Amino acid sequence: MYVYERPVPLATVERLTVYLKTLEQHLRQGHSHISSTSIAEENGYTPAQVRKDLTCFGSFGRKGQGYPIKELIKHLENILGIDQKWNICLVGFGRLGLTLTENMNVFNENFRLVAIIERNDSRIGSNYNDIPILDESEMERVIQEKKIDIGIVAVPEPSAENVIHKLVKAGIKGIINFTSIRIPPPEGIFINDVNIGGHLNTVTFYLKNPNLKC
Amino acid sequence: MYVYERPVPLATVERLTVYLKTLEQHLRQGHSHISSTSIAEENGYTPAQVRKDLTCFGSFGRKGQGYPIKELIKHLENILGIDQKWNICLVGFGRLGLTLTENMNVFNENFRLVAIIERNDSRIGSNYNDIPILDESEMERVIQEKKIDIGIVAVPEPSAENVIHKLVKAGIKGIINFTSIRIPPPEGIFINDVNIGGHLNTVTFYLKNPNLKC
DNA sequence: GACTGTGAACCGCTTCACAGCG
DNA sequence: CGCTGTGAAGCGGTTCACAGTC
Repeated sequence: MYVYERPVPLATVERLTVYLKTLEQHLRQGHSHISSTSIAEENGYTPAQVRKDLTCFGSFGRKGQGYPIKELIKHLENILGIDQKWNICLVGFGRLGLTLTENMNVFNENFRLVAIIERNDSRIGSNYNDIPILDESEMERVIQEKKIDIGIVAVPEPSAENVIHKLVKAGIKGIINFTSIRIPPPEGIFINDVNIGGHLNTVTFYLKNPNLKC
Repeated sequence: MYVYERPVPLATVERLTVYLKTLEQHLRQGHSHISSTSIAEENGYTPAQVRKDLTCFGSFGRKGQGYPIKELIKHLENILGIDQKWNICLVGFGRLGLTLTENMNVFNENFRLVAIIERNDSRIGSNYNDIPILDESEMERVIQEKKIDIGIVAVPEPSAENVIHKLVKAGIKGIINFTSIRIPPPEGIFINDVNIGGHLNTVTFYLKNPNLKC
């Protein structure tokens, strides 16, 4: 693992995933190189931003020509950790969790759903697409035995706090939290809050105050 | 409509939705007042942050006592625009769009899903929970006739760009975009990109580089 | 004494501008 | 000449610290 000297802004990481999409598209179109200006224009960023983001991780471009697309894709996949497999578990086997998880698997072959965890549910003990549905009491065991890195939390709101604490105690390293409950992340754990409901309120705020820019 | 003098950070608006949740919870517990410190501690913010966020919109607290919960909820609902009705359309009638839309409290009093738009689908012409399923060609008509404010984009990626441009042309004001395609928002339109796939990559990045803080 | 409201300081991300290189 | 890489400047959001008030 390469240790970056400077802290990398969260915003930079999020943009890298956007750049990757753009690169893949250009690769499909048969291009070999791309400039920071092209990447920026297609996504509404500035060229300087694109270059600064990339140079957090190395010098991938050639002066006068731009960035070699195929090479840069490889670098970004390595940086973002999508050149390796990650085991994930879904906590909360409702429609939201299932739909989200399946959709994330569609996006990438590097994520493997290896356990589903529920509570008070008749489906516990059976399988879903060969993935075992387990009771919450087995969370710690399965996370350690199957070396699960990431937990996806999609339980009803009242259970969310409890479930997140249990995941942390069970040794999970990363959490994607689809409830609107926010738990300050403990040292060494990365929690990514999605809060789908909150997005609607952000939109209505800006609709109500159209004079405010972004 | 009240015009705020200073620009309001997007981050502030997102935190307001979190504060609102906390306030509702404390109200249910029978409390009448709450301090910025309590709000902050429960969500992993700093007390100064909470106060600064709130004073963007007025002085709602009492020195020595904190904020009157019931009153502050009313204010926040007004600020966030959830004290009025908003008409919404869903574009893309797949499982993802339907699940997300239903999960965004779209079926509560403030948000009304009034149209579903699809393309090349046998369900066009029928209803879903009394909501008409229409062909894409009727998008502009229905958005104007039903005064639709917000469009939720949950179509397959290849159609996303086209659909977003059509929504803008049809006069939509706000978009929540669940695809990973990014379109620089035109003047006066607010696009909120959710990009669920990107969240996974953010998590794996930080798992791969645990030495990096946030 | 407790807690808000707020100018000032701080910090970190973004943008600028240009040197360097193919 | 074109485009990257980068120190420096700019800017905006966060934190600090304290005056003000109940």
